[in-house]
Amino acid sequence: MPTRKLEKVVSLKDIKVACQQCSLNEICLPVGVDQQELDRLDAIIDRKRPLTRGEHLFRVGDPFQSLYAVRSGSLKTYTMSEDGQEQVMGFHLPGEIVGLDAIAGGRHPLAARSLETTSVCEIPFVDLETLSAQIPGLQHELLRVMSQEIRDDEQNMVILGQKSAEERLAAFLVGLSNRFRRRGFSATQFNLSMSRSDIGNYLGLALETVSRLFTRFQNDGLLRVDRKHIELLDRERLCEFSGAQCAQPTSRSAHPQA
Amino acid sequence: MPTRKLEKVVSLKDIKVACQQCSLNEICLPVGVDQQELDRLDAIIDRKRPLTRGEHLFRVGDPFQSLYAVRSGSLKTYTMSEDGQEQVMGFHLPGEIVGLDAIAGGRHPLAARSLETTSVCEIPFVDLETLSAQIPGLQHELLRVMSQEIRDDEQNMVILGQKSAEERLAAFLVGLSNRFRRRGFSATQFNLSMSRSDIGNYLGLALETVSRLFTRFQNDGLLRVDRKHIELLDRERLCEFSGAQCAQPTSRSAHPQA
DNA sequence: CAAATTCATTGATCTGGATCAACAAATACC
DNA sequence: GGTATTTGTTGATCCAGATCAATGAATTTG
Repeated sequence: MPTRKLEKVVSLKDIKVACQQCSLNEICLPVGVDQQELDRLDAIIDRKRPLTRGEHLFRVGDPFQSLYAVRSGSLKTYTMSEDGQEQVMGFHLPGEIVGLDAIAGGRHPLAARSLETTSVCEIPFVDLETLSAQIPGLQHELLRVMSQEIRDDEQNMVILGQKSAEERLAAFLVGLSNRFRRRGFSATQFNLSMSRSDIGNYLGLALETVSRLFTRFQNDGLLRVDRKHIELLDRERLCEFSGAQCAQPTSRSAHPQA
Repeated sequence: MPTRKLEKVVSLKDIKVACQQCSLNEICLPVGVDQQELDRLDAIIDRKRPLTRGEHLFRVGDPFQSLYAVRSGSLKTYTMSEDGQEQVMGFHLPGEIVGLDAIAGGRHPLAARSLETTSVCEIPFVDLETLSAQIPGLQHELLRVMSQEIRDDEQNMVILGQKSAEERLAAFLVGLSNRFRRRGFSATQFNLSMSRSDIGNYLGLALETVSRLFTRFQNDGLLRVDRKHIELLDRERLCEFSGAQCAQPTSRSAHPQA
């Protein structure tokens, strides 16, 4: 891979994928936006060269210019505490928006780094704001996405504040499963693009605990693990294990509420 | 206090406090909104009869109609897990907005209950949305507030996921102190309107642990506690204890970024 | 204003999960 | 293709903080 620096050359012509043909347009921003409006949104969005594994999309303190929508692959967001201790804040799958936490401060409070080859859409925020004022559906959608993020973070606070190690990992896996399903992937079989250490860090557990729990869940017949690959054998029971409201229907429902 | 039930009578005439004369207008929504626009915002806002201690502003599952801005007093938001176990999600002080997590689902995922006599402004969301599309500054402000909430929730996730009991409580107190200061109250002396149990629940600690830590902090000369009343004697050191970035200036800075 | 209830403090004990440690399996690197 | 490095698994030990328990304020209630 010698052609690493040719960003603009690649992005402008070759990757001419518009929002309307993007398989994520049901999940990403443009819900409730009509064709013509979609074109206008599309026009402000920049599709960048894919990130290779480990590459940063942005770093802590970078000035906030744009939101990013994951098109394929995955990202993790994280900070370092004073002592250089990494804290993983989230994982981001296709159709999810990254950077919403930077609007208030004008700088990214977290870094975002790709966990595998990952492509994103860059959405310049000033343009998005302008467009939002003109397209009511878009404004509403933006508010909805932000509200959902707040909601999700609250859920995570419950998990971190009250749940046992077992419940945390179960909830994490069920959550991932739901997110995969929503975007048309298998809900019972997927790859973990993040390491055990990332999972542990995210869940507030030691990586050894995560590893032990995977083994235990496997012995209990709840799932099968092989390295990065996960197969959920008993999603039902895993849900119960997570001690949470898992009344997620099997079909793709838009936005289930608590 | 015999006149408890006269909601409408009181709210319409007597409590005619407009946004522009509200002491919170620098903190609450209307930053970057000019006088005329403020009048329009003011027009949609409903000032309700104060809530007495323990009263609910809304409950889990209530249809989402409005956001609420706390004018005086304080609220806690919480859910119940399956087993009837309460989970405190947050405390809300004057100038803070409640209900942002309900936009996405159309229903309140949390209940909000007053911790003391508390008055709020009700902001009907459809009106706010309409107005936001017309007043760019307001739209931006709304997005900023939501972004800040996401940011704050992320901070809380770090606290719950990685910090020791001592660090959690220290961070909590410093955080409260900062919030009080921002709205013109003393940063070193304030009342905790919530119980030890609420604090513990919120921080993912047993209430006994919270109590012990208060005693310890007091013995260490960090603060003085008397029942609900707190006096921070060594804010500096408490900051360090919290193991967090506490470079909060003493002056009122608008929106410090990490 | 006395009884009941809630809330806070402090002590004693127990345990889930962290930490330390050693090794195995993948993957990257030269 | 062989060495180095990262990543994952498993075992042994330890401790921060939960839980259990008892007592003492405050606050509420009738």
